[in-house]
Amino acid sequence: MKPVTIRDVARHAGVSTATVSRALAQPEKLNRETLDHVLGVVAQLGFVANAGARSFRQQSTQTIILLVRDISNPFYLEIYKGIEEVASETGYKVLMADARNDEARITTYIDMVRQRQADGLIMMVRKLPADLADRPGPTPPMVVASEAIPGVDLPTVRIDNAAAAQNAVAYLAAQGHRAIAHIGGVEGEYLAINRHQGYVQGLQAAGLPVDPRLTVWGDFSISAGRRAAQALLDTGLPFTAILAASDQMAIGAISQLRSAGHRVPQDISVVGFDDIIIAEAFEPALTTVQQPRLEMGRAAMRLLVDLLHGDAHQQVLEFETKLIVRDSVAPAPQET
Amino acid sequence: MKPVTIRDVARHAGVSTATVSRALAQPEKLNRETLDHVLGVVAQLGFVANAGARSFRQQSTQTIILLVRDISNPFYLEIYKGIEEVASETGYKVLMADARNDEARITTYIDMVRQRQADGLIMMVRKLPADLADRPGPTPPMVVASEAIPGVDLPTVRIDNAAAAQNAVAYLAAQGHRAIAHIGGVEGEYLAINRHQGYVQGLQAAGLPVDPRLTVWGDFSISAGRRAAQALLDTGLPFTAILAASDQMAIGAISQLRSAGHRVPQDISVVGFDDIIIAEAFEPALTTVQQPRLEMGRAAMRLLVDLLHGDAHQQVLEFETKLIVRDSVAPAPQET
DNA sequence: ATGAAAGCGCTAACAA
DNA sequence: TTGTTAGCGCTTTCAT
Repeated sequence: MKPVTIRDVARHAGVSTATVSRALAQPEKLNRETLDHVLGVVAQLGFVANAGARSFRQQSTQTIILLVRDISNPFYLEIYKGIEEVASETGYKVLMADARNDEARITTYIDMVRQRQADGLIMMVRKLPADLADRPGPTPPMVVASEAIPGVDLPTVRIDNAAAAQNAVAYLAAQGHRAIAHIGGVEGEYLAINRHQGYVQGLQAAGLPVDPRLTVWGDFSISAGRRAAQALLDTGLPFTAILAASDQMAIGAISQLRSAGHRVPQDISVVGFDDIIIAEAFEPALTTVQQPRLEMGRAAMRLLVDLLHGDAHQQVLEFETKLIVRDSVAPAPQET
Repeated sequence: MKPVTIRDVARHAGVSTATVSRALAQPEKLNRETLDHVLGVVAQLGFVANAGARSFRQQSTQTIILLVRDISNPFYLEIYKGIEEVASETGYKVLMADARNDEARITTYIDMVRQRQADGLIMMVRKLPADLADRPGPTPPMVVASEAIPGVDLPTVRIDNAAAAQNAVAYLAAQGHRAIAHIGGVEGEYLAINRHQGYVQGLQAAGLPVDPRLTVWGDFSISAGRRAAQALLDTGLPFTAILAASDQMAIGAISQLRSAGHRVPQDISVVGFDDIIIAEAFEPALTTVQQPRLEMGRAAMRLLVDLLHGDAHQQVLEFETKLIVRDSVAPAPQET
């Protein structure tokens, strides 16, 4: 059974296709009777306008792509929700795509905008393909969320990662910890560097020594947290607290520490980063840096909508973080 | 700067638009020299074909929608990955959308297919809008994954929920548990009913009494697990084990049981369902029913591709589950 | 207020 | 092997 087209409706209603189109898009321009009649026929035939044809004609798809580093990280879900809220308020659809940390895949999705499959992108990836600027034509409308991509200057929504990390270290120091380790993000990346800087600043502010051997790098995943914790233990250096750059790594680290016979938080305290949903239910409930993810998602989508509407203001929005104190940090154990 | 069209390329290359089109889509049909020349011009001008126009013309978007019950459930992520794998092998893009258990939203996304914004859907929702069948026109290509939607007869990928639940109860019974509670899914839903049936059958098979007061219902979320555990405690009935219909509810329940002063698993054992990523890192590591989610995702996408290619075979694929034994179940405590 | 007609960018007959 | 041409379904001038 062939889909009903605008032409079928026009024929049935005895009007032109232009009138049908107006009935749907600009009803105020029609006679009351004509309008009612046409809408009646539309309902009767079950006509649904072909959005492909419309967006083709209008050169806009009303769809945007949320491109994330790794879709299996629950961190993104709340951000997606915020984006989706604003999107549906403003008539956009959201496509969530997985970059898998793969440059070719990122290019593919950017090209979807070039090909007019989507109108714009919200990027939550660590970097853009190097050849992006070389490509001819305008750069697709893009907003960066939660990350900062080196060398590009795009509207951005983020937190002050260094301040957040520094704040967390200050809290640990206040609990008497003097040997604090750090499990960072991917070595060399902006996000990882910033949090690490904050960690170092936090140590210095507390007058604590900075030992580079107490920093190990991961990739935000649970298994990376496990490996990192083991690497820290393998150094043989003493430490009583860990600041992890993600809750997932914090959870992996705790799991590994326990396997190795350490109690958390009695022997070793752990602070996470993100406050993902599981943080509160975990045992011990995770003390962690909370990011206002829903709000960040909403703000990112608003920036993108502005961009798409041509109200381009180069803008960086920085959100406040909050240290959520739960049960994964205890006062430093007495030295013996 | 206006986007480059196929006509610009044709003009520059001194060929027809048809030749350019062929150079991109069916290069083997062209002379070697012509092809090279055209591709050269394409590269030089930075031409990217307008996929909207193409899909409009070809009446296919090469995009499918994965519609899930609630995107914040990490259960779906692995399934998404499986779907995405097969999709990119077969040239499709995947759009993940959040139904939020809202019938209107489900309708919106189904209409995206009617409007030819997408070619088909993989549904992971509990039911379809009641008026779906009333709508004129063909029903959009759809595959159901992990759920079973009452009253519809679509290609489906699922597990034997009853058998899986029964198996889990058998394991608990073998550990000496005689009063086993159940935290189910959404009351009245197919998925919840099936797992509950399996739970009842498991009790009967082990010769244990079935007390309806020991079943409470949730919605798969962590907070539902908390509330459900509290509700079970509030009955005042004794029980030494819980079978939860999701890992998230199991985690919430454990968290609540502990707040109430019960040890897990020493006092009360808990079995989850799904084996989400966090299950292993949780303390205690969750004993849970594992679903082969990646494979299920791959199979669902394959079914949809067949459907879209017209190789429609009404098919139900049932996958094997496996009970993953970890640390959240202990032998039943001695009665005193 | 309504209709006629052009055309968005591309592909696929059909011709040459 | 390549070109010509007719649309895909819709919106939008420009007429009437």
